[in-house]
Amino acid sequence: MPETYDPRTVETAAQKFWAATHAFEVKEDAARQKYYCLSMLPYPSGALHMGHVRNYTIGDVISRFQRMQGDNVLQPMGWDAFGLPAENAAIKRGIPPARWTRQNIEHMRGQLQAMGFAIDWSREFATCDPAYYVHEQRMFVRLFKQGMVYRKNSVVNWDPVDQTVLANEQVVDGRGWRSGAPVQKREIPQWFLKITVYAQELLDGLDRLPGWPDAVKIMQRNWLGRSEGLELRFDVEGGGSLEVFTTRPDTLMGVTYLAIAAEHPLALEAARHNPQLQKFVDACKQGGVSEAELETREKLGIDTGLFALHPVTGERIPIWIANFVLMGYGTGALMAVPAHDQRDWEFATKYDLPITMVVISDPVRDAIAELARDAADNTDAMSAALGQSKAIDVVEPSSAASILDEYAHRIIVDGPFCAHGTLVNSGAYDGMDYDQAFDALAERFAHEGRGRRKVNWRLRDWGISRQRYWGCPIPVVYCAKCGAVPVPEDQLPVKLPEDVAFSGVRSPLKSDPEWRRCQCPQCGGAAERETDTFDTFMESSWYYARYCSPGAATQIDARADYWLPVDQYIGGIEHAILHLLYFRFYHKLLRDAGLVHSDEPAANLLCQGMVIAETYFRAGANGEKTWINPADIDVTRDARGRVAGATLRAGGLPVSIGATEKMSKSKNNGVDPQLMIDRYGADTVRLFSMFAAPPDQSLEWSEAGVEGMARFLRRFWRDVAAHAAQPDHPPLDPATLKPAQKALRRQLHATIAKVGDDIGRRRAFNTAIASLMELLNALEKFTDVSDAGRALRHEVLESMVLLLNPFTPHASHALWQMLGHAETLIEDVAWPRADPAALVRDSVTLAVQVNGKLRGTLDAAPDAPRGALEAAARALPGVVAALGGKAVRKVIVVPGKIVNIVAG
RNA sequence: GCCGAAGUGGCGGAACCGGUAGACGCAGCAGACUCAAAAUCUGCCGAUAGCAAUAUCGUGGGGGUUCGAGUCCCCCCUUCGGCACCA
Repeated sequence: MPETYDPRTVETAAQKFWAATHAFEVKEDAARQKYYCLSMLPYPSGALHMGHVRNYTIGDVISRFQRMQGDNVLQPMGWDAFGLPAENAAIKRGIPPARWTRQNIEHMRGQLQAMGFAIDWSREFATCDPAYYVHEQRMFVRLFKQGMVYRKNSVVNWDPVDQTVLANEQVVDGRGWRSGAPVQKREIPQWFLKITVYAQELLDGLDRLPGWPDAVKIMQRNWLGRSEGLELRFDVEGGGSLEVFTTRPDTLMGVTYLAIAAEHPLALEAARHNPQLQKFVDACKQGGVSEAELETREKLGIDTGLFALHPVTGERIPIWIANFVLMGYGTGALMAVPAHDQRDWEFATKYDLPITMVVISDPVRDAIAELARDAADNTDAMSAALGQSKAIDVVEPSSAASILDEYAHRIIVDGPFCAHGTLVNSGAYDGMDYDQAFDALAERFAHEGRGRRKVNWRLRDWGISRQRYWGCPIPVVYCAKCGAVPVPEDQLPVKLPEDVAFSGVRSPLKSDPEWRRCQCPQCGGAAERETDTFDTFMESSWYYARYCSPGAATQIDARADYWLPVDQYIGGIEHAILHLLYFRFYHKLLRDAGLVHSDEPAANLLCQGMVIAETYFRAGANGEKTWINPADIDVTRDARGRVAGATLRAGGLPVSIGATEKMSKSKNNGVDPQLMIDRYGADTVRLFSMFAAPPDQSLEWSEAGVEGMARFLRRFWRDVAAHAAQPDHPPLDPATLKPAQKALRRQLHATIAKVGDDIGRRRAFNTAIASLMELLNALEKFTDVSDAGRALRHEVLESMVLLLNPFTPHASHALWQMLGHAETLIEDVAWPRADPAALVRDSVTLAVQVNGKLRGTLDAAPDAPRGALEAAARALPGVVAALGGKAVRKVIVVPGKIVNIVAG
């Protein structure tokens, strides 16, 4: 073994060894504890980026760690191969999506292997393989037959110039990204999967996922958006009616207008006879469909001139069309109560609609109640309730009314009161609280057949149709006689033609009459195929289960019961809602199809942060910025080490320093992992990406930081090599160690305990590595070459090789052999155990405070009595000075931590 | 706009359950080695005042709870992620 660390030879040798011995291929083994460690599968975009490196290194650290715990560890890999970028590449470079995708996969597989990930490659697949998506099509057909699938119109972004549907991402400032034309909303028929059937289970299941981050569960809970309310029918003057859903039936008497969506049938009908309304409805069709765009748009409305009748009072209520009411949510109509809803208030204020207060807060209610009890002395209570400095001097008998008037006025001027409270101005419902009013109104309307209690969800059914070529064909044919008919299972897969000319504007499926033409499976007559493809979230919703059943004739087979659920799932936080919700939903579909036997797909979830880097640019004469890659930059610093400026490495021209942002092509701040592997080796890259930040935070790439990791590995290698060259030593006898030896051994065993806890429980890889660095620093100060010293050094180095193995498997593989283990493989060696006897401390250091400020420290036996600690603390010179004769009022002693003397 | 995070030295970060703020790494400064440089090694390294011992301040801003707050509560600011057709 060489004495200096050469990552290239070490890594090539280890990778060759793993490949030759199929080291990470696993089989079901009922006798062993399984561990399924899954990282989100990559989109084959062309080359590995740092986000992949980080994601898969986290997974690999956990996988290798669990293997050293004795588990049968499955870590698979595959490719999320359908999607928009392949079409974009085809447009840009004229390469067919299939060829581009498969080339990328070849290249990226090699890069993953160069990172040394312990992946079972025998299970690999790409989601664009017909052998994969055939099962997805079969599942769709079964769901179709079960009534879980339906077709309805829904709205898409339409580019009127390119005559194509645009993804939200392709709409920039309301215009098509290529044509620049203003985007329009257009309704087209699309397929939907009834995810809302599972809404309640998806919500309840969150409570049974203790291993998922709270942030993800909260976001999913809010996304599902369960609300309990009342569905209520308003009669429309002159015939017809309008259904609304409200979560605030208690505010019913404060309704001053109704608002309906521009696509609402009533709006369309009204617009037919009124050019102004028609103009407004048409204007609402401009722009994209994303919620962010709709919600940030100026809230606009127009009076239809129609009136609804209040279901209790019969009063006439104007009906408005509003651009923020969405046809897709609820009933496409809402009752507006501007006194008690922020958005209704803003709209009413803008269009000068009445604002009627019908709910008051508890303090106002109490003030009124007090007035009733004690009419003489009420001014204080009233002014307190209203929060004003001057008491109102108009009191009884109309004092309660004047409070209400004042309060109602404040709502009109300052804004709505949105919390629950007590009803006023509501006739028979006055004095009720939210629940009482809800119950009373629900009962009344149920009796009248006008309304009913309803649970409403924000969640909408999953639209799975995409008007794109590079995706899994939806296995449906359209027959003039039989309508939409699913393709029979024995005729699947409906294969996507891969050898096609593709301009990017029109899907080859749609422009090829030959591909479309088929026979109706039901009547045998002429029919046409569906030319839409599935949302790519369909493929990524069940791949985890397919990894467990490689080559199965069915979608999933019994082998999955051994591996599922996933023990640890790892991926980006950007997937917190959509992918992870579809993933959970599809698992329930698989369960109800009898294919899996658990309720949730993954027990533990780790969401890693982004990889970010500094940006550098030069501004041209016209102000346009040319972004320069960090790899081509030298940073200059002032005497204190602060960054003073940056220059181009070639030529030395000064450049401007931009923000530190997510690595991206547009800002040219992506650091190529390949370059880093070539320069420093995979172990150093792995180590830095685990050290620089905790996994769930963003990670700033720093080449200087990478060099620091390389230095650490070189030092460690050199120390092991130097030790291996020393003469043999007798076995270590822990009982006879000298104090310095005992101290080092205690640090070793504390580090063993900490690294195991940091990796296994806390997932705090950065602090695990920091503690290993501290241990190496301590070892290098330990110059004892006695027999016991050498034996101890051996224990430290051997443990460190094992503790580092999850992070730097190539170096550990080589160093394990250097330490004399030619017979055993480090991959199968058990994780070291901390020796409790070595951890025992003779003394601990306590902080001593006076009034919460540190005035000294104190060494004491861990079990020293409180009295002794207090006495020792009061004797400290710093404490005496700080007390300065002040009377001690209280002494707080936290054993092993702190003594705080409260004086004054 | 709505939902979810994050903000600590020159920089990345540590402080796990409310108990010595700044571990570890980077950068910087000083020194050793060297003809020199690189590499390596040793020491210093939050701010202010002071020769020093030390004192005061200090975890985005403002308030609060507590013997004690980076950590808990309230309000605010900034940045980031998601918002159903990017994956």
